[in-house]
Amino acid sequence: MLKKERQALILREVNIHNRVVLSDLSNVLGVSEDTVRRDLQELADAGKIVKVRGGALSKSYHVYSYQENEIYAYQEKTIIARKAISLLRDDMLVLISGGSTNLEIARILPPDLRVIFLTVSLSTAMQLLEHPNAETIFLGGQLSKTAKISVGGDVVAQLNQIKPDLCLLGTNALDPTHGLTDTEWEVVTVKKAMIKSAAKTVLLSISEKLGTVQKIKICDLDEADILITELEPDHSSLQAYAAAGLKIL
Amino acid sequence: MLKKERQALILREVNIHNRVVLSDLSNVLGVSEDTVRRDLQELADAGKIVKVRGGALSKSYHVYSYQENEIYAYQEKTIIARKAISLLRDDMLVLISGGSTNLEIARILPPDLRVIFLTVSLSTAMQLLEHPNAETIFLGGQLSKTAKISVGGDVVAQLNQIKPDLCLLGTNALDPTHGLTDTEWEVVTVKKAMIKSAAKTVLLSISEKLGTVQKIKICDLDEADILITELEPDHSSLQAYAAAGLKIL
DNA sequence: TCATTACTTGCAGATACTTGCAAAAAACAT
DNA sequence: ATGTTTTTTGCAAGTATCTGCAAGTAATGA
Repeated sequence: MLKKERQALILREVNIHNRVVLSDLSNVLGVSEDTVRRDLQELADAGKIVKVRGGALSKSYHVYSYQENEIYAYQEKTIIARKAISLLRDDMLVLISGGSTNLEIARILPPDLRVIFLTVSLSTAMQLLEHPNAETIFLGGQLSKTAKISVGGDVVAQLNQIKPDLCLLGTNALDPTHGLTDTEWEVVTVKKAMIKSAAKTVLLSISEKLGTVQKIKICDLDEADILITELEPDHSSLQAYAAAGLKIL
Repeated sequence: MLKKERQALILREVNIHNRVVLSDLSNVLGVSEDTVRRDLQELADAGKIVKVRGGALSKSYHVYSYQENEIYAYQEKTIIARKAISLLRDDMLVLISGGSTNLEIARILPPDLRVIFLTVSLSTAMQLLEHPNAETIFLGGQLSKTAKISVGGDVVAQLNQIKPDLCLLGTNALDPTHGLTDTEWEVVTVKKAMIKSAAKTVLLSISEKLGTVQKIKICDLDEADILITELEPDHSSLQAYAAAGLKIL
């Protein structure tokens, strides 16, 4: 069999079934695994497939890849993500909401960290799946077109039955007197349930959102435990939040 | 034998079998391999065949490598998607699996169609959210890193409690005698439950997957109801499936 | 951690290719 | 016909590529 034939067959197999296993190909094609490995490498170099350990995957698997340049205040969110990650320990059960800060957390999560994540956000889930050691559980339900998260009674009911160690909550608006607020009724309902469910709630917010108020209230500040912003913990604009009982990171 | 004769024979051989091997030609034509090599080179220079190490391939064979970069077999999948959409009616409850064909269905879904979708696939859900009138419900559970769908007992339990009108099932491998097969145990479990749950099951498959078999069985053909491929319903390669009781679209 | 599996690297034999050359064959001219 | 020119062909020597093996390394899963 000619080399090009082999590679065409491999490519075809990958495109049809989205994945191939090296040892299978070696059998089917009647050549050594080394040769197949080299073929896969060449096809991968040509950008036609994605090589993975033990085989290869079709490129279309990686459709929803992360685009870092689109994210507003990317720098700040990375700082926040790093602080949040410092709270995570192996074998924790972590409830994580949607939003770009949480997406960034999922993206820069240390590969060796072994955490079980619970999420209601499609994009966060997508990103978490890229992590080698994280287990991801999606809390299903009716999906909100705008927030792209599960909403509705089902989600709340599921949240009532679990006790996560930590809730990483992306925030929309945060104010010392008005507490945590948001724009959508359905989202607020889910966030309330998330806070109530978790042993500890961590609020993630870029400093711009401090002192802002939205129309619907989620909770007062004292119902959360930790506040993470991109600022130093002793920054003056955080004093009011510390006074409200939040631990500042 | 004259040079032109030889080259005509070679060209014919390539066009019939899509490939020729240098050493075979040398034997058949009774000339040295060097001569055949020169002939192949000339034909390749004239653009009539594609020379590869050890032989040559037909040009159409080689097209494979160049056209790729979009979704594989995009044309075929669009045809399938259109046929599948013709089955949908307002207010139906539709169970939809993952895979690029279902992604295409979600993409070209008519904007005025008012359907409730149930899905276990993150990417399908993502795409369905773009639709103005579709309601999307995600069946949550533990997420499979490879398939990017919910798997596990939770999903099966949820599927047992609903009775969708239709299940649009992307297939991995389909064969008249071996039935519907797939590569991953967890995915198979979910697909089984989907088929069992739905009133009618529609199999979506590009014709290339017909007659292929994977390692784990989902079900026999008679447990599904409709088969959609990009081919005309009366195409000869579909007869075996029609005989197995599937309605062909 | 240990065992297993996959991968990397280097190597060597096999195979295919390139180049140059000379003999053979074909084409051409006289 | 005969010689001349051009093309074709096969061979040989050197080079490049392909392939499988082996030894060592890295990653993975129990």
